[in-house]
Amino acid sequence: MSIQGAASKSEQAYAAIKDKILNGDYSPGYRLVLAKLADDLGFSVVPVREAIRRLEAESFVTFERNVGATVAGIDPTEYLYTMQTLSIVEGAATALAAPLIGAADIERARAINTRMRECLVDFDPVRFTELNAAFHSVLFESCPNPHILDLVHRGWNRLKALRSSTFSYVPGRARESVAEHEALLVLLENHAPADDVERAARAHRAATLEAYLAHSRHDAPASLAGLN
Amino acid sequence: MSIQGAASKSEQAYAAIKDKILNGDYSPGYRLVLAKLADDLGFSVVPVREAIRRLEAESFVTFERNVGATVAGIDPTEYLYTMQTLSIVEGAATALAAPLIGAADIERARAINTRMRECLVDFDPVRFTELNAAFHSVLFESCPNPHILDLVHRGWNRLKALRSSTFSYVPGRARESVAEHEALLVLLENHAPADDVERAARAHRAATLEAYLAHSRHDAPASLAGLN
DNA sequence: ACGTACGAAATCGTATACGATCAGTATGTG
DNA sequence: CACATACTGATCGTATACGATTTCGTACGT
Repeated sequence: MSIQGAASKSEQAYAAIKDKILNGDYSPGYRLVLAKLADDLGFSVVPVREAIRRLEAESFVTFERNVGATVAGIDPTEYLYTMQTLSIVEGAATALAAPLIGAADIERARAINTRMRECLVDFDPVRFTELNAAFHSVLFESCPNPHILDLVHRGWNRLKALRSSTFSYVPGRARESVAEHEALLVLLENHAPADDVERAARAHRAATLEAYLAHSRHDAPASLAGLN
Repeated sequence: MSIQGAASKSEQAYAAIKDKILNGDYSPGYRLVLAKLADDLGFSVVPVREAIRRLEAESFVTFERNVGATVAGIDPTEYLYTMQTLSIVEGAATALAAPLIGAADIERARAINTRMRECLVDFDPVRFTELNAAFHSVLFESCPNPHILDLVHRGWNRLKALRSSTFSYVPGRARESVAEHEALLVLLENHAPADDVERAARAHRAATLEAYLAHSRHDAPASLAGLN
């Protein structure tokens, strides 16, 4: 008579493990042993195995035959490639969403941006990051192409996983970011051409990436140049 | 002592089923029954199940809990969304690859394009389609961002699956296509700015989509407008 | 002391068995 | 006759068991 959870055990396992990775409970390099996970979760190995393979497909973990799974490492270039990919798909998503974004959406986004500005003076990087995600979500969530939307979600997820270990909040950048958000909103309000919206959205993320690179003195792979 | 196949059975199953879907042996709507597949392949249900879930993740099949898997339908809008997504990621991939494309690559691509022109007079749509894939492959395969490259591959795969049932070769379009290929090669030869390459590559696919729409008299979802 | 061969422990890969769930059909009731 | 309900067959979901593979420590020979 108990309320049957609609989720199968493999899905529960998937969600649980993914959560722990995103929260940083399982750090990169951590070895995920099927039997142990199954024991901890109270499930059998089969659904856990399925969950692991799914996480592998989304590259949260790496998997080696007859060896097992480990939480995916944070290769710095991985972060860069993820950002670059996200800048492209998110730019497109925002451009596609633009005609469908109404005044109410813009107002909502602007309110979020205002709160971000407050975080700036209170110096609250964590909240700032959360709000930033919310802001962009308002903009691209109306994208009518489900495939692109899916790619954007994956990108953000991946980014969150990467950041959980290397949280980087570049101080000077945050202020610029808020200003760029406002500029983006103005474009949307005025129903600017899709091309312009896309360029702006893409450049916004590219600028974040540049700031990160400059701040952490990474060498950017040459491949990152030339597309923003 | 037998040479152990390096591939696990789940991978073999994955490859086999995917192949049959791409070849059209399993048409859209075909019901994939675990027990039957396992029996046919000579494996047990567990690896087959894993293969199915993987195919689901790449949306070759749809899966419903306690009901089973069916080969993904060919919702016409699905084709459109796939093409649109591909135009975006392939455009980006080509632009990123541009600086790494050497004279040899261009020559190779041009040779392929020449053979495509021959297919035009011989009227050989099947071969034309194959060569077309090879042509674009030469261009984007040098893309240094592995994530984007992966997205392009997925898009082409998905397209192939969709086309296997609705093969569409728009006669007039093929000729334009060859011309656009040549134009793209000229851009690459002259080391045109990445933006221009991206725009051209994206427009090339968008034009194919437009031609398809015009030819088959589909109603384009409004969402497709404005991004090319 | 070093490299190699061997063996044990750990871990994954798959087969089989059985319980759970769903769609469709037959049956009972107003 | 319409509708709700119980049954049945098909199929999936998971647990358990066992074989296959890798890894790593250890003993042995040089």
